[in-house]
Amino acid sequence: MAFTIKEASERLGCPAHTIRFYEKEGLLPYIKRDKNGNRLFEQDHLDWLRVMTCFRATGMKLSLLKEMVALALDGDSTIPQRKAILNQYKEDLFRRQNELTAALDAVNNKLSIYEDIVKGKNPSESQLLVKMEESERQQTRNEGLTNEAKDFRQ
Amino acid sequence: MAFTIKEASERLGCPAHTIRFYEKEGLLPYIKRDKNGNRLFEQDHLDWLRVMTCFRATGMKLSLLKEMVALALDGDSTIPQRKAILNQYKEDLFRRQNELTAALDAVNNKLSIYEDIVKGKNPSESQLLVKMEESERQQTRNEGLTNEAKDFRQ
DNA sequence: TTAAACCTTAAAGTACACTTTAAGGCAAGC
DNA sequence: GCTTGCCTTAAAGTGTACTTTAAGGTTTAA
Repeated sequence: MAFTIKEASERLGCPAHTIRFYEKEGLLPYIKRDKNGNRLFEQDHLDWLRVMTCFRATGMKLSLLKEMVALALDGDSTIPQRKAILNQYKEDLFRRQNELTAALDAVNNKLSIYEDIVKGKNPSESQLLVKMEESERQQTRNEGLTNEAKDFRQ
Repeated sequence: MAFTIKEASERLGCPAHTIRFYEKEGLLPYIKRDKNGNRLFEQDHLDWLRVMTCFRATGMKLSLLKEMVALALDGDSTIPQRKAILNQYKEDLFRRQNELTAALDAVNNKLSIYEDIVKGKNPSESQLLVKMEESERQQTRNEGLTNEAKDFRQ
């Protein structure tokens, strides 16, 4: 059983134009056509498209996906290279996880500073961005400016 | 105490050109100059640059950072808007975490398929990409082609 | 039979975030 | 004095991944 590009697009939540673009780039080999030249997608193609979408969403470049397809088309002997690519990509994913954790920490910190300001508390000197936040608040006041705040005003 | 752009660049691991670009875009307000027109970065600027770098690395757009700066410059009354932006960004970060987890699953699955192939095992039908992997392997053989594999060959 | 709704291709356009280039000024060391 | 290495600006260029446009062919329902 085969799917039209519209069905593939709907199943994957990916624009048909993008799927055509991927095929043109060689990322989707062995796609047959019907008598009118329309693409016929097998389940295998949908599976591979889903993997590509998943990898793309997490930062894998098209050029690397191309490399993997080219290697796969070259047969089992290229499995070591493909493993190397995936293991390096895995390192990338771990790095991204750390970046996300750091960003979440920074966001939560900033949110808690906002809470403190709203509650009228004095934010701790050691917190990231506190001075800038202070400066922001001082700008709207006409008295009680610190030197640091003045630094920011000019 | 103030830093030159070179010192800021070294401390942040961020090209001086990029820092200038950020300032031009209005992301770094209140930067003073020395008598020769060279930028003088305060610790506050480095802190804010570090936060921007952290947010950028996890997908926040410059336009959103610009919006946050503009709001901050407008005083405490904009804290609700800034909180809303950060809370939405937080949702974004959670979504990205899920995407990373899914990608890691897919990578590990593919790696285990490679292991199976190398060990000569038959991969399970239900695994993602198995058919494509099978097809890849079948292509290099001259006999024992399945219909599915033939589908991929033409 | 004619309009709607799909499909095709190739090529140009867009968005984003830098990155590089060009042209030149200032200051310290030889 | 002159080279080296930093700094400045404005503007053009780059890379990536689509996305849109233009021009047209086919099928289906009214």
